[in-house]
Amino acid sequence: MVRTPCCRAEGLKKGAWTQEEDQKLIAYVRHHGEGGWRTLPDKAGLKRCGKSCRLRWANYLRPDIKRGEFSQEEEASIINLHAIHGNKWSTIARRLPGRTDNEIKNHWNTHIKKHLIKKGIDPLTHNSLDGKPSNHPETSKDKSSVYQEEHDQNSNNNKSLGSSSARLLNRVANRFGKRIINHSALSDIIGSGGPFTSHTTSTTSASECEKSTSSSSTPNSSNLHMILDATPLSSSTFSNDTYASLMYDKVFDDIEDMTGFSSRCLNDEDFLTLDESCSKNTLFMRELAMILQEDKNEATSFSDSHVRPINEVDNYSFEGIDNWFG
DNA sequence: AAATCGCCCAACCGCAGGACA
DNA sequence: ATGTCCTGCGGTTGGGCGATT
Repeated sequence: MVRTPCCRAEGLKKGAWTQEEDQKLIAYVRHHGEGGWRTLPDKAGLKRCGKSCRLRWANYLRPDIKRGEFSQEEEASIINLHAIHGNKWSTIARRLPGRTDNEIKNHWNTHIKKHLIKKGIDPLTHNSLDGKPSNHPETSKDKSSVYQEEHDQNSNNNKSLGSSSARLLNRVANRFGKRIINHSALSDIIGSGGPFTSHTTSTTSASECEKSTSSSSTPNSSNLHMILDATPLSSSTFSNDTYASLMYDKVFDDIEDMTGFSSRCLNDEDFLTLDESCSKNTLFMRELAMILQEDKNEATSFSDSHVRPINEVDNYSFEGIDNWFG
């Protein structure tokens, strides 16, 4: 079998597209739909490589493409998403409706990158160029106030027992079941009973966590929720402060700093995998926080006493969860 | 007015990987 | 198991254009 070239080398046009070519391409795609790019040029009467046609359509002619300046919200999202995914432009583009990977890539390289450097932020690592971690206002909170908030939060949790860990778990599993995440860490988080469900088997505060020497102690999800909740997904302004706030990329560090559930709460192996998971799955952690928030909201309006919290189920093991993510 | 420079962005290139025969 | 097709992706290029000299 001899592989035919992707496009004929002879007679193919390159460079800028003319209006006439655009019209031909639009007409063809409207009539036949997307796909079959290899044969499209011949059928559509275009002297272009199929690849070129696909690119022209995807980056310019597609009807759902949003043209014009990037809004501040869009730029903030790009920065956030870049901190999570790096140069995965297509991944970033999927989160920004109407924007193409190419457009985002260009905008990053020509505008945002320079802007970040000007602000003293390394666009690669999202840390300060002087080597210091970026200064997220929320992460610089005084620890004691954080712990006070945590205490208050726990008090509230105990008042809203209507929230079901089982339901929460199902929702998390449904949303993240196909993703590569640290299922052990997730089991730990959920295993603590959900942020708004009291439980007796897990540590419930940083101080208790510190006291514990057991490797089976679990992180306190109330703490986690509070931290993630304080991390903005986007910013409506573009001041220096909010720039700094956008530059959060060390979720795990924050969790460690503010809750103290790090190595004191986990054995070495769990600690390493959680660390890795947090740094690789910041998006997941944020979305988990959103689920937890939704769970909290539901708890106030939905009483489901017929569903038993997971931690109250006799002989419950997290094998089921682990299977989901395994 | 002409030459040069620098920026921007559409388009190209090469590669990877899944689907399929 | 192997090779091709097809598509998607990230990095790079080069032409257009405004600003500057």
